[in-house]
Amino acid sequence: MYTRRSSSSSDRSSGPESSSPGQYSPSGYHMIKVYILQAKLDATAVAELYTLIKSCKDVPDGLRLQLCGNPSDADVILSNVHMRKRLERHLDWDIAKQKAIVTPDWLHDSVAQQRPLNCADYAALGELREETDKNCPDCDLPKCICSSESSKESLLDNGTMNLITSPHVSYNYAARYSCQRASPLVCPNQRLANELSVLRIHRDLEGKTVNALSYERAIAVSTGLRLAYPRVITQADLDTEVVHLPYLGEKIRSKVLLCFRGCYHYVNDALTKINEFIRFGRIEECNTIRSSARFLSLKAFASIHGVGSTTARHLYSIGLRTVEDMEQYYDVPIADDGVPLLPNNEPKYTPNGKRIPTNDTIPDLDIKAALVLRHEFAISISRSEVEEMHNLIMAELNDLKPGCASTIVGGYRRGKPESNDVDIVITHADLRGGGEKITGLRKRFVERLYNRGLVSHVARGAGFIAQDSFRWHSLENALTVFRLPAQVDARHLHRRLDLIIAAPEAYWSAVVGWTGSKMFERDLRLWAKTEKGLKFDSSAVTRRHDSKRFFPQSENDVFSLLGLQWIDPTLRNADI
DNA sequence: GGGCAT
DNA sequence: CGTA
DNA sequence: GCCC
Repeated sequence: MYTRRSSSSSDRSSGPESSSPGQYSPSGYHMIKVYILQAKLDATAVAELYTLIKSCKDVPDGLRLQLCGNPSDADVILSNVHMRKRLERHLDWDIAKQKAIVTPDWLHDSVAQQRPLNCADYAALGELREETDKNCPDCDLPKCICSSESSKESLLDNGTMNLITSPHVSYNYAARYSCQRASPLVCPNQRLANELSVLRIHRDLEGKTVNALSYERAIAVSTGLRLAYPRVITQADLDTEVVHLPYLGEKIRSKVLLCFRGCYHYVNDALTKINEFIRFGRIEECNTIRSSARFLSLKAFASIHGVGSTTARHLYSIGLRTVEDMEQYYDVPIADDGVPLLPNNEPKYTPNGKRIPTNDTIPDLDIKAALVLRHEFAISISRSEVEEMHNLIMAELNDLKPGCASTIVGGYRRGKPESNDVDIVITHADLRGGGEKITGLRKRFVERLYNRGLVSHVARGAGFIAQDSFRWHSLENALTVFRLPAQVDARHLHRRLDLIIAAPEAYWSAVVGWTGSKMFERDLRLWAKTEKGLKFDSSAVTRRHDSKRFFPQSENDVFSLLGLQWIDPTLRNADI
C-alpha cells in the first residue's frame, strides 16, 4: 500500500541543474479538515488522533490539519468502521460518498511523512474506495511533478527524483543511529524534547560535553518517536516500550518519567477532557536551571556568534552578567538611542552613478561585529526570503561564471518554515579536480558580492578548507553576512549566509553533509565508521583501510554506499 | 574503562 | 576554541 | 550519560 508513484518533492529540485527559484518546497498543502468518527475507536486512540491533528495545525510548510466537528465539513474522515451498515448508523451515506474515509493509519503515516498520503491506500471501506480516492484532498502528486522543469539530464543529474522514505524506516524508531530513523519536524512529544533540551544546553554551557551529547541522543530518539509511534507517551508505554529505547538510560529515563507524570490520567470518557491530557508534567531540574541567573547569563553570551561555552564561562568568571556588559567589554560603539551602531558598508558611487571599486578588505565577522548584528541575526528568515536570497546570489554568480548549479541545503531543505541562516552548495563542471579553481572561484565570488554591497562581513577564523589530508581540496566554504538590497527588501537585514563551493565529484557528499541536522550528520559519520569501516565527510566517502575515496553521483548514492536506506531531507530533523 | 563526527 |  |  505504500508503493505508489509518490515523490518527495525535495529530490527533483535538489538536482544541481536546477538553480531556479523556489526549488524545494515541501509545502503548499492546503489545510485539510479532519473528522474523527469515534465509533469503534477507544478513548486512547481518539486522544492520540486528536493530539496528532493538533500537532499539525501550525506548520505552514508541512502537513496542515484542522480538527473538524462535523462530518459534512470534513475533507477526510478517520474511521475504524469497515461495514456500510455500521457506518450508516453514524453517517449519512450520501455524505460518506463525498468524502475520503480512511483508517487512522492514514493520519499516522501522513504526519510521519509530513504530507497527505494517498487516501485510497487507506480506505476504511472497500465499497467506498473509489470515492475515497476521488475525494482525497491534495493528494501528494505535487504540482511541481506535473508542471514545469523539463527533465533535461545533466552530468550531475542524480536520478533520485522520485525517492520516498520507506515506511520500514518509519518503524525503525528504536534504531541506534538517527540516520536509520525518520525524524520529522513536528511531533506530539515536542514538549519532552524541549525539556530535555534545557538539560542539554545546561550541560553544554557548563562544559559537560559528553553529558550534553547523551541528551542530544535522547532528544533525537524522542523526535523519531512521533513517527511510527506517533502518540504521546503514556504510563503503559513508559513501563513497557521506553525501557527498550536506546539512549534513554537509567538517569534520563527517570526524568522522562517525571516529564510525563500525570499524563496517564487522561480521558476515560470523552473528547471534552482532552485538554487535561495535554497538560504534561515538567522535569523538576529544568525549572531550577531555567531560573538560574548563571544559566541565563551563559546562554545569553553563547548566543553571540563566535562565543561558545568556554568563552561564555570565562566572561562570567570575570564578572560579566549581561550582553550589555559584553558590549562594553568588547568596546562596541553605541548610538545615542542605546542601540549598537550598524556598520556602514554600502557601496560608494560617483555622482554619475558608477560604482567606486572598494579595495578595502572585507570586515571580519568577529565577536564585536556579531554583537552589533545580534538583533538582526535573531530575526528568522522565511522560506520565500531564503529563495529570494538564493535567486539573487545565483544571478550574481551566473554573471561571474555562467553555468553554475546549486542547492539550498540546511534547515530550509529539511522543510523548516523559518531559518536562522542560509546554506547553499554550489558547483560547476569546470571545477572538476578541485584545488586552485575552487579557491579562485570562492575568492572572486565573495569579493564580488562584497563590492556589490550584498555581503558585509566574512568569518575568517572559520574559513576552513575541506578536512581531508589531500593536497588538493574539493570543497571550500565562505561563512558570510548577506543583505538583500533595500529595493528588494526594505528591512535590508543582515543575514548569515554560508556558501559551499564543491567540485562536481564532491557535490552530493556536500549536499548530504550540509543538509543536516547536526545529530543526523554525527550519526552518519559514526555509522560509517563503526558499522562500515568508512569515513564520511562532506567531500567524499573514504574506505578507512586503504583510503580509497568514493564520489557518490547522487544523494541516494551516499546512502547506498553507506548501506543505509534513503531518508527524505524532511525526515532528518533529529535535533530539536 | 574507552568512545562519543569530522 | 568556535563553527557547520 | 549511555553503550559496548
